[in-house]
Amino acid sequence: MRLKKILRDLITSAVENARTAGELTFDALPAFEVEAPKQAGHGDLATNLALVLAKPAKLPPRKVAEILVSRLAAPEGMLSKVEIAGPGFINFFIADAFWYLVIPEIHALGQAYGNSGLGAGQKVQVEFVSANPTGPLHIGHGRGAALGDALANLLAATGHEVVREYYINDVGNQILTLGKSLYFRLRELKGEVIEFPEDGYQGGYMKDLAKDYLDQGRPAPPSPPHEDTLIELGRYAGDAILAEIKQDLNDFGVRFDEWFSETELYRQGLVEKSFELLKERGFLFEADGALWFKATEFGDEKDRVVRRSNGATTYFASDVAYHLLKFQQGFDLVVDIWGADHHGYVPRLQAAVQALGCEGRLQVILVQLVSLLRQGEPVAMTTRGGTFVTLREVLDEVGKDAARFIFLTRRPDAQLEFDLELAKQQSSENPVYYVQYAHARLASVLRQAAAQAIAVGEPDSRLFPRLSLPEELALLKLLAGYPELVEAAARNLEPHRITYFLTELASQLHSYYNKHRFITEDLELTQARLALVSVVQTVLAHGLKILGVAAPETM
RNA sequence: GCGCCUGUAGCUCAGUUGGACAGAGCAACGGACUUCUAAUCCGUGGGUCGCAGGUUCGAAUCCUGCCAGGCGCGCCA
Repeated sequence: MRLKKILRDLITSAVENARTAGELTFDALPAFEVEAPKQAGHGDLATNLALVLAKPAKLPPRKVAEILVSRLAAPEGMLSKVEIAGPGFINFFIADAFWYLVIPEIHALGQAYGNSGLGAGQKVQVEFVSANPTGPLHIGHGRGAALGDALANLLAATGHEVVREYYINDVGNQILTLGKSLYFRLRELKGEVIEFPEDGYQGGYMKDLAKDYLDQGRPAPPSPPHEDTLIELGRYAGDAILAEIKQDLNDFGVRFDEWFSETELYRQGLVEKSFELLKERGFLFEADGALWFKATEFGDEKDRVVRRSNGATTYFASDVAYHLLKFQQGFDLVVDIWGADHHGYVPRLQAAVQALGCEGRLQVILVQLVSLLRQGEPVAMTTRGGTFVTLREVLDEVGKDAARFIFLTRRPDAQLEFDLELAKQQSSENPVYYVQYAHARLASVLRQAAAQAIAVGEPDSRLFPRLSLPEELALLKLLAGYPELVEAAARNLEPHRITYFLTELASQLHSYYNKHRFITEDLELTQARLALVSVVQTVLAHGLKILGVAAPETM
């Protein structure tokens, strides 16, 4: 049910009719809103059209409102009351009978209710996590993972064709650094004391890796090592770490369609190709022996090197080529989810995207850092130094569903404080259980009904008028607004709106449950109520699925 | 110094793209389980929306300037 749209159309024709009749004169119809007022007494939906139209029409707002109301041609039985209020708002009260229509609609659509064709024909890539395979995923990656996965689910639900991608940075000297770090640990296990490599990865996971390496019966590398040996060790370490990353993500309920390796860009000659393209367009120049991209042409604060004077291409060059490839693959929209510490990088990449002629097709979402607390004390997190809390630890301590829900209860651009002890402590009172409990509770009720041989089949519209309690109407209204909420969340790339909706829906459900029985002596009343709560359960499951959180049958 | 993000109840956070008396969870206090799952419900207390101006019929939301916190400013990745 797209109530806002229906009403908006009605209002638009009312204003056009008034104009045709000469009651209102204005040039262009100004933008106006049709929204649910915060105040319950102000109706189900309200519009500010009379307010914004007052000036162009040169009439007092309330007068404009009167004209609009007189021209309104709503279908029979849809509106129970229309009133002009305050400075000139028009408040619409929807008739109960109209809300009932949502029950058979959800019943018929099932898990398709909430889906839409909003993004039909739109190909979207969501690239997220993309952590370098130099260490285990930490809690910050977890936030990006939860967001990216939920966003991809959301876009898929709204009809977009979605590809989830993980970009693996496996070019450059980090492989060598990784190799040196592993080499150090191997020698150490052999009882040697050598100097720890500069910039080496100190995390304990490197020790474990070295131990595994030897346990597999591999010989310890020679001393001193060849560079080839170090690179080989680096590859070994990188592969092993990537395998763990994949495992962690899998256990976090996150899946990817593509694991794209940076090496592939070079194998396909895409970096050179992107250079040629930029050169043709006149956005490359040479200076100080290096090759530069004219990022300043597009508002970046300085020009950027793409090929260093030593001949090596930069990380940025890879990224330009990578994004060229994305657009060549036909994506209408590419979403990159990055940690906020990379924000300074956004203008140069957007500049490159513009230079490639794809302006507006890249959207970068910056996920602010997760500052981790343990019993109120901040925990510093660096991969290199080796002090961090891993995603694995969070998974083990607070669980997948609770962790995902916590991440998805915040806007990405706000910093998040995650207190491990608190998250564990509160795990039984965590909001995620509140929503899941609502789902499980309904499952239980429906099981009871089945056990008593009460049929919860096709909803019988004749019984709906039995649903006249305020709690029942509140639920119906929430359900009716769900598809439009999903669309708004998708348009704004904000999965957290789903989280808040679910909490609200669960709240109404619990309240209803505690005040009234669903299975009663009155069979017709029972059937009407079961029809309602059954579709509540359907929508809870749909929303939880978008978030990637389980919808349990029992708890 | 410059740039990006943030500043809303004791704490953690929402706030429908500028609307009508500012919301939730946790924490505090007081109540509700012989009844479909009490991981629940009902009630009470708690906010100059960082500060100061401006735009507007109307501002937590937009603009400007301060203040505070976080992050970033390589021919690193």
